[in-house]
Amino acid sequence: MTAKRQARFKSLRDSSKERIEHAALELFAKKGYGSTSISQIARAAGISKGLMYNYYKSKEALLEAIVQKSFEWGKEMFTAGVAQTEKPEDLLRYVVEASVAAVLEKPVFWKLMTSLAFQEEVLKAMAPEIEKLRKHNVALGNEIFTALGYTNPVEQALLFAASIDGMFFHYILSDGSYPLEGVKNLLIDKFCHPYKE
Amino acid sequence: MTAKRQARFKSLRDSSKERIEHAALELFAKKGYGSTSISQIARAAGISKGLMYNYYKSKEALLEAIVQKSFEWGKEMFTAGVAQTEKPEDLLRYVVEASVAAVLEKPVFWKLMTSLAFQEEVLKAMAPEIEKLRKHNVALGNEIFTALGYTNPVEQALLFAASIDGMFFHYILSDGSYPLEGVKNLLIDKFCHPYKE
Amino acid sequence: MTAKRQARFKSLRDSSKERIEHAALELFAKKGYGSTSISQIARAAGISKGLMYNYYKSKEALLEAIVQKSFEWGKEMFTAGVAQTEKPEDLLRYVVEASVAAVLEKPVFWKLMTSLAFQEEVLKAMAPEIEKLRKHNVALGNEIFTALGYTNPVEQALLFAASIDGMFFHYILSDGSYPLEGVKNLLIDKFCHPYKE
Amino acid sequence: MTAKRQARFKSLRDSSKERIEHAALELFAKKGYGSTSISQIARAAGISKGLMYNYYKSKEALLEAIVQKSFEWGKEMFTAGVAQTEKPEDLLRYVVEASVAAVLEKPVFWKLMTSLAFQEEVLKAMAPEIEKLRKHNVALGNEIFTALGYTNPVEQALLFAASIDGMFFHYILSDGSYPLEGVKNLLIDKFCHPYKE
DNA sequence: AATGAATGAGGCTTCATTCAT
DNA sequence: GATGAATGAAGCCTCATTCAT
Repeated sequence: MTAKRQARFKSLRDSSKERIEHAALELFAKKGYGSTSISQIARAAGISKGLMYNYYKSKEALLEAIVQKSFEWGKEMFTAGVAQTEKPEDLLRYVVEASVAAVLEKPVFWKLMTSLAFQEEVLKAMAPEIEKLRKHNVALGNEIFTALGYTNPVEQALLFAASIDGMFFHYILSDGSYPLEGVKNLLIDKFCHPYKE
Repeated sequence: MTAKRQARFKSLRDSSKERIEHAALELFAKKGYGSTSISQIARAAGISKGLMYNYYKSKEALLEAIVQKSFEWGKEMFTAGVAQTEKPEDLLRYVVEASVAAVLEKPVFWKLMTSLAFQEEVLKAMAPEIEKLRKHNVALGNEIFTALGYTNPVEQALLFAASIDGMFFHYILSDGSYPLEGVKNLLIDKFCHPYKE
Repeated sequence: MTAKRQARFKSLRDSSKERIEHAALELFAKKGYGSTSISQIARAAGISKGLMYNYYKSKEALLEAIVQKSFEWGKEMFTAGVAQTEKPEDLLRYVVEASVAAVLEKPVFWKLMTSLAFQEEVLKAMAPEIEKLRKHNVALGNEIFTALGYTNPVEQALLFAASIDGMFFHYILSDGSYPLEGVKNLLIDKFCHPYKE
Repeated sequence: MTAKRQARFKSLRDSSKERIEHAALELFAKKGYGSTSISQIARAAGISKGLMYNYYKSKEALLEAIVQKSFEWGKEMFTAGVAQTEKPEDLLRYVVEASVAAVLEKPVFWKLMTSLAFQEEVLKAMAPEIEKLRKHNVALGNEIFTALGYTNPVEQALLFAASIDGMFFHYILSDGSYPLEGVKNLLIDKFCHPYKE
């Protein structure tokens, strides 16, 4: 059964569709959506230029599919843990750890998502979903920092989110030399043990 | 007579250049460098397509000029205050306040600079200068947090920088609803008054 | 199956390439390389503007391909006869006859090659090959006229070459009324039967 | 008086108009008419781009003026001698010597004229005059070679003209190493002293 | 006479997309 | 599924030309 499943998995991984998405993700993240051509993607994926249009209506549809998948994947990485965790300190810690784990596993996703945030024109189709996720996160942050006894949970949540994103931002652009572990621990500390004036 | 004529030409040039740079900055920041066309810039600047090439060798040269200017401007906003400030708490506070002031004054600059960080291909010409600035900032951060008596100045400096950038990141993408003031104050607090376990 | 498909593609390619090269040759020769636009070539070849770039990297690459082919073709027309001919009179005669045959068969080639000689900027890529051929011809001329017993073989060879090229020059520019046959015979006579003072 | 005339001459030589024509001639000859831009001419002439249009209606009008002048100049160099010379041998010799003198004095003129011969589109305006000159030359050649007692004066004249043009052709393209003097003498010999079988 | 800013058509080239096979 | 030839719109850039001064 496992062999079968692996076979299916492998055929999925090696299918043309997967190779297209993989190549596109890499290139979009590296050079930007607008500066990546279908030819380049096809060459990187080892397929013909026309084949992409068997799977996606257009270049933008391809991008959307990739972003959608990365969203699903991101959600999966969180839901499990968030549901199981009760204590706010643990939840906060979990959010950080899970984010870090996600970024470490697929930094390219994160890079692409961030770079897309700067392209107003692109991805208007997904804007609602993104907005929804953002609101959800703000609410979650609020909850956590209220539970932690802060008097300014909104600001705490916003700075918390900013610190995480900023940390990833620097990590992604740093060519491997960033001490992510150390910064992450400091971040957890800073928000878990407030000095409570 | 010639002087008069030259003055006239200069003012013509300056006005056109300004309009071109202004339009380009807005569009590059809004839609990304690669997705902004010369036609669009010309239309937004109210000039003909060809005129840009009287002032800049190429689209990329235009970008470089803009980035260069924004750099100069950014440096100016900092140098004065940094030199005058002595106490580390004040310096840290100054860095935050000056950054916030800069971002509030010209958010588009910041947006452009950040979005360019995600376009490896573009702007290789300026990479050295950027790297230099980055190193300078890391060193400054180290200095400040050492002076503040932290045992882990490197992580503090990195998280500090990450928090600032992340805050701006969220602010820039937030369409005006971001409580920058509150988050800024919290940020200063968090790094100025360490809980010193 | 794949072989069949590939054969079909190849014939498609070949047909398009041929039409492009044919049209380009005609136009380059008629109006000059610099004054011929890709649009004109595409129109004359009955293809779209973009298609040329499936086959040639640039306008200049197209020119180079054409020149290269004409070179190969020219060489072929000579090598056979030169190798077989022994007596210097016959060789000289052969050179003239073969040149005339070549020019009569593809006058456009000759016109293009000559016009390119006046465009220093263009075709620097092929300069070495051209120089090589020139030197070869000078040496051959020297040989022939030495064998013919002339005391001034260098000048004879140079004037011989000049006469041939000049004759073609006038022929090409003459709109069909040039008595090439008569001039050719006179040329052979003049250089074969020296008056030997 | 001489001083005055020289001053006038100098001012003519240095006038903007002269400088424009000079620069244009050089550039047209070197890079071809189609590949020379008004900007380049203005830069080479040390004047502003617009000034050319004070003197010439268009780029093509400038070319025409240059060609016209070179024509006048060429005619002047011939008429005097042709009228004075009686004996056909001397006339033939004179034609060669005068041509060589002309080419040696202003090789650029010759280069330009020749290169223009390959641009059908350009200079249609001057075509009639060129044709007239050509016919005149053919007639003159005919006369000379008839007078010299040749039975085939037409072919002699055509080959004679071809040899001259071919010689110049090679000379112009040879970067200074061409033994023009020797070839010229041989040419005169070849056509003056026929072997008369 | 002279300048150079400004224009817009047109040149070369790239690219998303289509389609016959 | 898959190919790659073919298209044409659009991109960047150059250039002859105009015009206010």
